[in-house]
Amino acid sequence: MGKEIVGMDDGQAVEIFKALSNQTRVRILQMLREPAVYFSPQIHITKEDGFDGGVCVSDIRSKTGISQSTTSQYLSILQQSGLVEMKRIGQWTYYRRNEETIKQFERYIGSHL
Amino acid sequence: MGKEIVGMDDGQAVEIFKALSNQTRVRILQMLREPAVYFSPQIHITKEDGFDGGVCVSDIRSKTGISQSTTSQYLSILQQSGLVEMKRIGQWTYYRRNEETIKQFERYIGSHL
DNA sequence: TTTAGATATCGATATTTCTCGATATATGAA
DNA sequence: TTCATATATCGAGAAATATCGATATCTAAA
Repeated sequence: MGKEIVGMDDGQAVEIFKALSNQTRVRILQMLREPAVYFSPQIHITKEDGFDGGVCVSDIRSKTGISQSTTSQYLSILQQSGLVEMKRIGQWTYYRRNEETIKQFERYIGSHL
Repeated sequence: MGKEIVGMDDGQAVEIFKALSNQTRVRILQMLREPAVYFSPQIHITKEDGFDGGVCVSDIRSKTGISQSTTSQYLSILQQSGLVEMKRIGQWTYYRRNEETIKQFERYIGSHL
């Protein structure tokens, strides 16, 4: 059961399963697919930041109904699993999907599950 | 975010993520892909039972290194999530993959994640 | 019907996760 | 520097999960 073609091993996949074993975290990942639909424009991000699609923590919080600290921790869990990436810009931290990891995860599901 | 084409909603997907957020349970599902490779022949299953690919609990246990009770519970978790189906035949309970659910789950990942 | 084997369930303890409010840290503005 | 805002981290209690051994149940065989 090699990981060569998939780019992901069982251990990382299990970490992703854990990250997704919570409805709110799944919902966050889904909303980040279409930031323009679910969030107001991130006016402090510029083209030069190179972080298109990123959404700040407080905007995510306002859509989830959970506390600020929980939102921060959920995003950290998603990030540690590799599903999202983050960038601090000024006083905001932006999160966006890591499509590369998500693709690898899809391939893992398709070929190793 | 309709489930019409996918056949699976967010709630069921989260239950599957929970079931898979454990290395041993993932491993069981993987081994059940190729029963002939990972298990000895299930000599008590006949063609008429209509449960090809099923493996009995004790054979699964002997490959996992966990206790009998934990094996039974893990299989129950996998079954309740829909990933496997079971059939009692005589004194044995056989488990095999539910490929239909797994396909739906793959489609969910591909289109809803 | 008694016995033996296969599996499920129960009860318990240890660990992990959930979720919050409080507090700390970082950054930009005044 | 001081203040305000954004985010992260800490500490805690409640709930859920992991995992076991012991016991119960179910089935086939004797």
